[in-house]
Amino acid sequence: MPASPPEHSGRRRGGRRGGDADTRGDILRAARRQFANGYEATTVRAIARDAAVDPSLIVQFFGGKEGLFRAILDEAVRPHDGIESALAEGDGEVGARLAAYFFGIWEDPARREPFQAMLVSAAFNEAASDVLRDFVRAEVIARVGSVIEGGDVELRAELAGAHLIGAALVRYVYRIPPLCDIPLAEVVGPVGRAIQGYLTGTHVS
Amino acid sequence: MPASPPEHSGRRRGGRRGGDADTRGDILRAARRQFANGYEATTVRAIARDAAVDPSLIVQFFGGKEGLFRAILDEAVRPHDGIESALAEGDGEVGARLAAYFFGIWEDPARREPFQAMLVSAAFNEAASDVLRDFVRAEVIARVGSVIEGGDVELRAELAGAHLIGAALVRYVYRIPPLCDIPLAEVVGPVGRAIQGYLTGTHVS
DNA sequence: GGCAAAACTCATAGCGTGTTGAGTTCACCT
DNA sequence: AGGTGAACTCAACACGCTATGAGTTTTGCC
Repeated sequence: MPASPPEHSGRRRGGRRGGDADTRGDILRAARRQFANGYEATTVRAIARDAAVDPSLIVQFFGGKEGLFRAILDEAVRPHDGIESALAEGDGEVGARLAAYFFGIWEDPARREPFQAMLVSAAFNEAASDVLRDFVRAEVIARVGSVIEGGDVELRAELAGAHLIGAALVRYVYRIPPLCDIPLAEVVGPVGRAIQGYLTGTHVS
Repeated sequence: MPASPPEHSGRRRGGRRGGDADTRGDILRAARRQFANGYEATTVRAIARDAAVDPSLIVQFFGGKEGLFRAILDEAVRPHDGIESALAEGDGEVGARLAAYFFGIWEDPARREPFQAMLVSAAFNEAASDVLRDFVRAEVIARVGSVIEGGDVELRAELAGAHLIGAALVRYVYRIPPLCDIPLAEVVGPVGRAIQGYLTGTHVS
């Protein structure tokens, strides 16, 4: 007869998990955390350890390290409707609303991590930089560019996005004071005003 | 008798190189290129291959992968006197002069690479992020902050730096159009004006 | 010329990686 | 109740990594 279910034991001997285990979700959550350090720096074994799962299960679910990575990138990139409403509504300046929406993402770890994974990995990983490029074009340049007036709308929208990215990196990833220490409102104010200059400026060159 | 010097052969059998070989410099140049992809993504073997050298020589010269990496970071961080003169001289706006100096670094591969290595690796490598933090504090916040007036000088100087970093990443690392395609002057103009707002604004919050 | 030290390569140790295949346990459907 | 397939673990393979130590060739100095 097989060993009776070792309910008190920390180790399982293989086989399907009982109950409502959301193992796939556990893996995704762990991967999100780990991949925030970049693709190459992350190991499948570390993700598996973090999710309390065998490494080979990751292969079975996602087809391997790269498949799991792409799943995380998809999380970061799925439609950001907040941009739409930040552009549409009318209290205060557009720049401040966009900045508030963007930094709001970074304040929540679960939403920050896939984003950070994309930014960090896009520096050298081809898949990640493709995803980032498409994201900036579709979500930032196209949407923001379509609501501002004047010439060079694409360039101005992109420069605003570049500023947001730089400020987020300094505050949340590089963690350089004083920017990383002050409350969110004190960041949104000046940054919102700066990108407002890009969005309402009539010319750039 | 030992094998006669195989001058025509592609392979050497060991031993010191003849002539004025700058092997140490070759290694540093190769490392600069490779480390621009991040610390973890770079292998000692790839650097050695790039420099046409045996991996163990890198260990002998620099003590290992990390020692070589620190040498590259030191390159990026050594005093940037261009900032001083950009702040001091007086034709045009300070913002534009700072932007021109900063982007000038990124236009030259040899000066960009250690910089890029620092930025990319600082996202997860403790050593690199320490170096970056010190660099921003000493070269940007302290120097720029000391010549501008009003309140919150440190924060405003840092936000200007954050914008420069973001724009450089989008243009030179992520390579997202249209910012990555237009000539330098058309970047320096608008970005210079934007950071000028930070540097001359009297208050931020 | 002779000799110590520096420069350089080779072989390999020791380890961690991503992935595979087989085996075990559970949930669902009829 | 029984069977099919999904979920899950275990052991191990093949590979690439950093680093070590010994051996070979050249330089610079006396």
